[in-house]
Amino acid sequence: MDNQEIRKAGLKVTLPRVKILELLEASVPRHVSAEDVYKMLLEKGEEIGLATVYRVLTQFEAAGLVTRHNFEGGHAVFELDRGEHHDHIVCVLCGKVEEFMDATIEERQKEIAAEHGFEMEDHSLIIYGRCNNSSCPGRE
Amino acid sequence: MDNQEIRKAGLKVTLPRVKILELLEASVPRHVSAEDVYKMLLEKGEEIGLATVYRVLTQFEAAGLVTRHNFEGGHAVFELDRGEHHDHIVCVLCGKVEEFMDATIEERQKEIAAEHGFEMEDHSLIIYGRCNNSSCPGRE
DNA sequence: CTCGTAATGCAAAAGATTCTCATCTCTCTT
DNA sequence: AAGAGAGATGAGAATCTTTTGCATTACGAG
Ligand SMILES: [Mn+2]
Ligand SMILES: [Mn+2]
Ligand SMILES: [Zn+2]
Ligand SMILES: [Zn+2]
Repeated sequence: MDNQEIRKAGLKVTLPRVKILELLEASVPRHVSAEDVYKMLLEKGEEIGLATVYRVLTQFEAAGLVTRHNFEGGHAVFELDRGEHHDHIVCVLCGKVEEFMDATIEERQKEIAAEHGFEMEDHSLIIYGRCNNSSCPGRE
Repeated sequence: MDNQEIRKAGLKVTLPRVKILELLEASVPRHVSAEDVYKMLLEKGEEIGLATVYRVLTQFEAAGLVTRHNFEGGHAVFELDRGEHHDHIVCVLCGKVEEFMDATIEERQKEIAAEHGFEMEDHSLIIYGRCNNSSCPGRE
């Protein structure tokens, strides 16, 4: 159960934390901003402050429960960590996000970092493009 | 001369634009924030407003004269466009930025976008790590 | 159940970027 | 060279996202 995840992170099991984790587990779409989480909670009737949402998401990130991404647009998005790393493709027209993992790219990145005398700690790869979804605006 | 670049972009050749472009051409480091540009101009005795710096950088970006990057940290950085695309490695300890271009990765990205039904428009690849610079803090 | 500490909510603060608007200044035209 | 008009600038207000301060509340160890 979620409570164990929270406890394991050294955090008290409080209602806001449980609700936020539950929401992320059931969230569609998977990638949501702090504001999104806040509004979704309001719609569910949970009165949780926006500041708390930001605080909890940051704590969950530090605990490895969620991952934060800086897509274009000025606000960060979060997603539940499922253990396996992946990168993203974002549609610049409709915002649709798809995920992928490419062993070749992952490997080259490590090599490149090493070639430059860096010890790779993390990386962010985002492909921006136009999707072929029929409901995507801008389809000519 | 710079004036042609500016004119070619359909912009009037004004003192702020010329000074900002000159500064970017001579800038060390190469990757600077709007605030950086503003302060560097002040130090040179140029009284150019911060709002103008933001406006001009955005216009230069639209004109393809500069490229904007969203490194971690909440503020965008700009660099003069030199015609050839490249990606970045950023040191999480000292902020040092190195550039690289890897044909294998570039190729795979296009393929991946296509596999997902996306027409790639752009991409952002940033490797975060710890550099081996002797002046980098955090060297243990 | 009781207490002490950690967590929460609200509002204020911060940091980055954009916008408003009155005032300038390029450019093009006489 | 002088004038007109569109476009650009500067200062500050406004936005937007995220963080903080602080008084109040709620976990959870004992
Ligand atoms: Mn994802
Ligand atoms: Mn660069
Ligand atoms: Zn789309
Ligand atoms: Zn470093």
